This record gives sequence, C-alpha cells and structure tokens, in this order.
Amino acid sequence: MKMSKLFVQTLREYPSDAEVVSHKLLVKAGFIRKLTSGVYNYLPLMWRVLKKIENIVREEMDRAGAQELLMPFVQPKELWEESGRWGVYGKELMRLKDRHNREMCLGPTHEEVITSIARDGLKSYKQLPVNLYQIQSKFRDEVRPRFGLLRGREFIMKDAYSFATCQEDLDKEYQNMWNAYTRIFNRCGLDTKAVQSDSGAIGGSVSHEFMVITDTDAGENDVFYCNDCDYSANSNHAISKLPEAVIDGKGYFKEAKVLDTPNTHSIEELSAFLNIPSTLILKSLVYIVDKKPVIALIRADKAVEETKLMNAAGGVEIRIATSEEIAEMMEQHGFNAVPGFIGPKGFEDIPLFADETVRDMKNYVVGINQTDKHLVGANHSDLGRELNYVDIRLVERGELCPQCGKPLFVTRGIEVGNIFQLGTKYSKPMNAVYLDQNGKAQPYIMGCYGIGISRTAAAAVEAHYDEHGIKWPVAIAPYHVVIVPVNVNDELQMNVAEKMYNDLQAAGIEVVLDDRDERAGVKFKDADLIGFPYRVTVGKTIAEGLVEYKVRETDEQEKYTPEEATQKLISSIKSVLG
RNA sequence: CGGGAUGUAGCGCAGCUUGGUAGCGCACUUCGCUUGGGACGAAGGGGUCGCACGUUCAAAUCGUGUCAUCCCGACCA
Repeated sequence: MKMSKLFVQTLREYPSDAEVVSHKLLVKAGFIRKLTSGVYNYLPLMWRVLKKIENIVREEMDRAGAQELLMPFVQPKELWEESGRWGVYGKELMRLKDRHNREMCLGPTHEEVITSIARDGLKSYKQLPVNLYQIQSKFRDEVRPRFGLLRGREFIMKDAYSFATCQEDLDKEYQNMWNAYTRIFNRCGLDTKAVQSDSGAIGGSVSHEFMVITDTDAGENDVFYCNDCDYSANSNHAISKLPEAVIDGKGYFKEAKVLDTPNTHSIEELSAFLNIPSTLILKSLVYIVDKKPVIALIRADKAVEETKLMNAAGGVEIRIATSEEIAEMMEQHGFNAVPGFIGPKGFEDIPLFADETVRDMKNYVVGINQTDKHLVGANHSDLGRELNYVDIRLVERGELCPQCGKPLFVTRGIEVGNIFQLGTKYSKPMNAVYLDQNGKAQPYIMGCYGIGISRTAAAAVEAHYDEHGIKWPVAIAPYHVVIVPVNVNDELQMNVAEKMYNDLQAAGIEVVLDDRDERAGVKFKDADLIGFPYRVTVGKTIAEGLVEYKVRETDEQEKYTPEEATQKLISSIKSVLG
C-alpha cells in the first residue's frame, strides 16, 4: 500500500472527549471515528486489525472443533419471553418495534437464538456434543458508554455456545475453550489471566474471565490474585481467608444487656465508645434488591460485596437502601430508630443473609432498632431467627489466599473474554431437548464462551504503547512494515525503497511505502503513532549501500543492506506469524 | 437515572461579560523553498455558530425550551 493513498488522517492533537490511552491513540492515529455515543466507525486501518483478530479467533475456534455460523442481529421478543429474559434483561436490551408493531430487540447476546437453532437441529444424543460460534456486531444500550472501544454500545464479539448430554462433556468443552482462549490471546500478543468470576445476567454457575492486566483506569475490574498458587478472581467473586481476630466478647461482656450508646452512628464511634474492636460488632445493613428490602449481617470491620448479596437474594438489581427507605421500614415494623442502630430482630418477614464472618461470633454487640442503644454480650439466639450463612463479603487488600493462605494482591484488568457453564438455564425453559439412548427427552447441558473482538484490539493498545503512539503486536498490526524514503525526489532512495517494497510484498509481508513528499520528521511521527512494528528508513546512508531497520517495540535499530534488511524482515515476521 | 460541564470549519480552540463584517492553530488546495524527528513564505477553499422559539432595527453573543456530547456514581464482551 502506498501511504499517499492510504485512507488515514492522523491528528496533531488528541480528541477532547477521550480519556483512556487506547481511545486517544486510536482516534489520533486515524483508526476510528465516533459516529454517536458508544458507536464508532472502524476506518481501514482499524478494520485490518479487527479482521486479524477475527481470523486468529476463527482459526483457533475451528481448530478446537467449533463450527462457525451467523445469526440475525435483530431478534423477536417471543424468544426472550421463552427464556424469561425479556422481563429481566433491563434497559441494556435495545428494544424496538417493526411496522406491524411487533416487538423486537437488537441482539446483545444470542443464547435464545442459538437455543432455538439447537432444538430444531439437534434431536439426538448422537449429534452431541456440539459447539457453534459466530463473530458479529452486538448492541447493548449501555447506561454510560465510555473509554472508546473498551465500552462501546455497538461492539464486535465472538460468541460460542456448546451443547452436551452430560456435565462431564461440558467440563471437557469448558477446558477446551479455556485452552483455545489461552492460545488466541497469546497469538494476539496479550498476556491474560483467567480469573474466577460472577456469572451475572447471562446466568449459570462456573465462569471465568480472561483479563488483560493493566494498572490503569482502563481496567474496569479489580482482580485479586495469589503469587504463591494459581488462585485469582474478580473482586465480585473473590473469597479469602481472614487473619485471626477477636470474635468472642466474653472478656468484655459478662451477660447480654441493653446499653446506652449515645450518638454512636458509625462503627468507629461505637467501637470507640465501648472500647472494643470492631470485630465484636455485628453490622446490619439494608439493601434494596429488585425493589424489595433485604437485610445483610456482617462482621462490622468488613464490607458487603453487592453482587454476592444480589445473587444470594436471587435478584438482578441491587443498591443500598436510602435513609428514607429505612425510616419507612422502621415505621412499618413499629420502630423509629435511625441508621446506625438497626438490628435484625423484629424484621422476621424481611429476607436476611448473614455473612460467614458472623457464624462464629459470640458475646457481640448488635443494634436493636432503638436509637442510642445497643445490645451487648449478644449471641445468635438473641436475634430472633435462624441465620442462614452465605459468603457476601467484599475481599480487601491484605487478606489471605483461600487456597494457600499467603497474602492476596489486587490489580486492575480489562475483561477480553469469558467462559460460562450455563447448564440447563436456557434449555429447560425453552424446552430445548434431545432424545437420549433410552428415547427420553433431555435438556441440553450448555456452555457459552465470549470474546470481545473490538475490546481486544483496544486492550492491545492499552498494553502496547509509548509516548509516541501505538506499538502493535505483529500478529494484529494493520501492516507489518513501513518503508520511509527520506526524500521522495531522490531517485536512488526511491528506487531502493520501491524494490524493497516489491520484494517484501512478493514474500507476503504487508508493507506500506511512505511515498508522500513530506519531511522525514512527519513520516517518522506518523509511523510511530500508527504503530507499524517495523520501519525501514532509506536515507543518506544509501550512498554506502545501507538502510536503517528499526523495531517499534524495542527501539532496536540496525543498519543493513537492503537485501539483508528484506531477509531479516521476512524471517522476523514469519517467525511470529508461524 | 441522579450530580457536573460543554456544543463555533475535519481536529483543537478563541470570540459571548458589554448584541453590529465569524476568527486563530493544525489539516486541505496551489506556487515557491526545504528534505533524518510534526520547517518556512505567499495565495486560496471550507462554517445553517447543535436545533427551535422569543427579545431587538440587528443575535454566535440576551431569554425560554429542546436535542446532543463528555465527565463522576449503579451494568458488562
């Protein structure tokens, strides 16, 4: 490709609306342009990158035995009613009506459609297991799109769905996809970590997310990991061991009694007033899950992880209750205490979840719904109901690995892929069944596996850049090499540059010849910004028969004859591409 | 949806307080000059000032409304 004809407009300045590196650089270097909020044009350079990622994904999925298909972008409401998600998916589901007033949606994911395909086509156990995938644009009407391609509303995704007759086959396919994902991200030049995660609205039980680790704002997830073993998890799913703590207050309280605790609205104030560690206080928190109140009990020095509580309560939406809502709840139950003095007793009709940290607490302090009073020396028998224990605790820095007991570390990550075990979450309600050996109808055991193609591209930029621009990994770079003749009016320089250009192209290398009549500085700036992995400069040293060879990633720089440089480029690039 | 801001040429911005010919830098076109890290000179092209209504002799500028975009909090590839 001749640079003079390449459709690209690099900018001198960063766009004013971009926050994160990948967004700034992709716009400045002329890869993308925003069309409307969260929706981007993929310009020719970007499209080449995306196609390369797609092809890597395609090759590895095919190699793993999956079959590609393509499903519609628009889906009918009826299917979503079958799965029960029309009502629960929320506003991210872009709903629309056709001219006959039939309700439709833009596909944010395709469990429903693939399940309907499967139940029509997979009638016998002899056809299973099967894994079907597609690469397609998705639309999710995100509340707040941001970070350019990292969180667009429209984005390109590879989504795969597996169907099996038993858990064992699902486990096998799950591992198979895990291995494929590891190969895919490696080939894309990305280091990823597979972390345990919450399964969210898509549902299911076991799931992992593939994270590109990046300690910048672009990483929207907190990842806890252990350096001594393989444990790692998204913060919404992480568990930990806690250091030893005082959880029996018998040294402080001889018997259970109500004590005046004036103005102790916070845990800090209460523990200071009573002169006890906060680990002896039982904290009662009120959340609103799907518009209904839920009480969470947890040891007072710890915080609640809302996603865990939401899952325990079986909801899809959670937030902490407002003080007005708490006041209303108090009133309905004949109390008038303010937040800070809430206790579980007297709210027997409200669902209650006690964190595991509560299980072994004894002779502790708890609110009794009376302002300026607490019950001290309390035990579970004083709470007025049986406690059901569940882990709803937010893991924090400094806690210990649940597997090996060493300290956990935390970092930020960009989620570029995930794998879920769905089980029969969709096949059962949608009556998607096959006949087993005994002729009996059985629902498929399903899994689903996603990769954000456009997000992976952006994550690659987050992981590979410097102050001059992008440093694309060779495997996904829009072009491998740029040849820069310093002076296009110098016949010798141009002849050498064109010969190398032709030779490299003949060898299957993707190369751009910067034939613009610009000063060298302009061409170098653009080459660095766009991020060509290799640059060859044909300048004055051609008089001695030498050209300059430069590697963008490492800044390694050498002088070679044109023939040597050509050979070196071919062998370096071929060794990466395999 | 709450809270904060911004809409003026492809990009980045000034002008608005105090109403009167729409400006600057980059990019683009032509010519000259220059050619190893975003040169220089000259001459050009390009704008419904987000939109609507209002006030006024006159609105980018004042008022009302509306739309869009961005940033901070709850979702997810």
